[in-house]
Amino acid sequence: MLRILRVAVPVPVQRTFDYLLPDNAEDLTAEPGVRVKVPFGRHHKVAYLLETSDTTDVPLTGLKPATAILDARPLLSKADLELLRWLSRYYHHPIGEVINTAFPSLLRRGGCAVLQREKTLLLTDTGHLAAADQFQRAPRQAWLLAMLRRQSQGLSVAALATLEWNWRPVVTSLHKKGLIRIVEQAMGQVGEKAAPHQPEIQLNAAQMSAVASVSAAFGAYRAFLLEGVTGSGKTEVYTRLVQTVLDRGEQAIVLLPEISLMRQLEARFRERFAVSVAVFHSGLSDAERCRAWLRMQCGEASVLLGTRSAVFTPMRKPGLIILDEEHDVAFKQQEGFRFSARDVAVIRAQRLHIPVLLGSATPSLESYYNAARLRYQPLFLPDRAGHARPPVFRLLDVRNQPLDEGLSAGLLAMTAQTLARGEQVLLFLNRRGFAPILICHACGWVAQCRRCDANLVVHAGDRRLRCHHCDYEQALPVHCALCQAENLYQLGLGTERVQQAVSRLFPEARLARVDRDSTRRKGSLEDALGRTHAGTVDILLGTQMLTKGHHFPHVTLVGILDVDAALYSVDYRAHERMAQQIIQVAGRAGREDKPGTVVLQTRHPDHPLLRLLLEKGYPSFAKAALAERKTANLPPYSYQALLRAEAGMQEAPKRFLQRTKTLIQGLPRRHIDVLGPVPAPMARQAGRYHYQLLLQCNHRAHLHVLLGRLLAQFSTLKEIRRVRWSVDVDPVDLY
DNA sequence: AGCACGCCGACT
DNA sequence: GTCGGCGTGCTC
Repeated sequence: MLRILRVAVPVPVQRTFDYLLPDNAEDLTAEPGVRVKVPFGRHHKVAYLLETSDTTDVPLTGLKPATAILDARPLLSKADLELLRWLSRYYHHPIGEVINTAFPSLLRRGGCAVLQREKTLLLTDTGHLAAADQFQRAPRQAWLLAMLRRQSQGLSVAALATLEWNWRPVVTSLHKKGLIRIVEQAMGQVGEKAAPHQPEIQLNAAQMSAVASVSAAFGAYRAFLLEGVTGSGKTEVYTRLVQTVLDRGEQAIVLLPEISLMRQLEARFRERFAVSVAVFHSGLSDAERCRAWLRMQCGEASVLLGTRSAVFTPMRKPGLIILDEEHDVAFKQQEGFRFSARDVAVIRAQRLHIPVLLGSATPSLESYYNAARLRYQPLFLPDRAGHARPPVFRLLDVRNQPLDEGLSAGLLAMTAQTLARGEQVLLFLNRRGFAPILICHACGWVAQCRRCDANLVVHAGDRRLRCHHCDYEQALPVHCALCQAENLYQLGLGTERVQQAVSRLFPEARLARVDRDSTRRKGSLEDALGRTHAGTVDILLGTQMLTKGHHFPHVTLVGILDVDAALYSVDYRAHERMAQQIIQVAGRAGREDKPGTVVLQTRHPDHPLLRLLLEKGYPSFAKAALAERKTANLPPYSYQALLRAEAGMQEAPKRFLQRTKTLIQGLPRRHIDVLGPVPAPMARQAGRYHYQLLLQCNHRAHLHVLLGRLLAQFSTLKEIRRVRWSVDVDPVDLY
């Protein structure tokens, strides 16, 4: 008899716990993948059953019975459970917390995992057509029909229950006449599915070939990297592939890096597919997320559109995983269980024996590398749909040029010409606020955050100083905090300042600014984008928010105000990100008859990587950047793990990581470089000191073994109690 | 993560 | 003499 339940409890320990079957359920069979309520310490927790056993290492007297088995059937398949256990080992993160991230919060808290259904009344076609005069002797039937005509989503039986008269016979006779039908549907699910119309968009040769390649792989694992320039029709490829998956009676997960990109794709899918599309992201309520998850899990929904954590959503009949904008760092979780949704998608596809498609106009260097080694099959969409021409790049040397709030005469002249032609201009500056520095002209004092190693940013709109790394803010001071002089200078450029300059220089132009500050109010981003599309905006100004998703066909000039900061950053990934950002923002502009021009202001017009990017394109840039990585033995040519530690006191994290390093040096360690401990790039954040220790190795397995041994000995370090620490396997940034 | 247990300073 | 600080260790 398998009476021992081996469960994962969501606590930060890399260990499982054994329980007996619940007292009242001796005959109950529990399969791995169900949730179990267990007494844990002095509380009860929702845990996950990993396996049942007839043996245990725990003395039998120490075993407690579980309180309840929460699910009749497993919520996770064996394959997904194995995947999560594997991820727990790979990322060196506690199994209970790893499984937790795969579940919606409602289910984590023990909520019911059965979709609530209700009976809903809908009009039939005959019901729609029924003439009113045939109900002269049945006013209640007439009334109900009229109600249903106004409610395209139908009426729930629960809503009828509020009526004061007996509605049942009325419903029965309408049903007998065939005027209404009664359906069972998940609560909150929006009424009738719109009939899918299939606007047969003609695919070009490259699109057809991409669709054919992926389609040929259905039913088995294969990873694809779809490299498609902006506007080359990646979305249509995704749509066709999802359609094919649906035709096979299977399900698909489509992942995007952020919520704002979801609306368009959701609309597209809903109009194209007859089946129900589920959506999963943090903008939804717990109940909505739980419903989406369960509908995928039970197979009621066939397509899930989601962000990062949706990569774990169970599928009844897995068919395909698509991950768009695969280069986006938002796919990497930056706290707790630090997984990369991109890598998880690939590994999950492998274990589920289904294809996975990664798409981007600017693939990450890692993915290029994997494509070069044929771990991913490369697919290309080289042409912009509808023969639109690619943008023309121009490097504008601004050395010794007078700049008016960061705008060179050359860029201003081109802006004026573009506006005169009645076309739109997009100005890109990846820094919000008015000025990044407030400095005293008398004594040199600079306004700094008290809790972070960062300068306070001047915000002119509401005359405040803000820290962009914590929530600190204050009123804009009039005099210096040090010498009291009323001689404060606002140094540097932010979007607010450029906005001010642009409205002074082009008083006639209609201007829209898009950054985190200007779009704080709900709907204001959509408003600005809508006005741009409608043509009631002449100059669109903003941060990287503009580089995502939307295409602006009437924009024919893109000005990138400052590329120099990224050229000389200490972060070895800065070049890659800069290139992706330039190509992505450039891709926003132009259309068939009016190719876009992209102007980059720089003081380093001869920078080799920048020139390569603009003259030969992103793939050549990527090749060169990869060669640099190889020379420096950086990822993807080596493997990294970052140990981070933070505390309110400066010494604690430093000493902890120093002791960790000593511990590592005492372990058998094959060719693993240990760098640090060093302060994090911004050591003090929100009053806490951050340090890090970087482990690097040319063999993933060696690094992995070392990490395992190291973490097993972590508890022997007494310094560990004074810090908050974490392991980041395959870190994407060193902050 | 919680939470209890346990051993040393300022208070009814 | 107690209340409570947070260091240490455990949770089947």
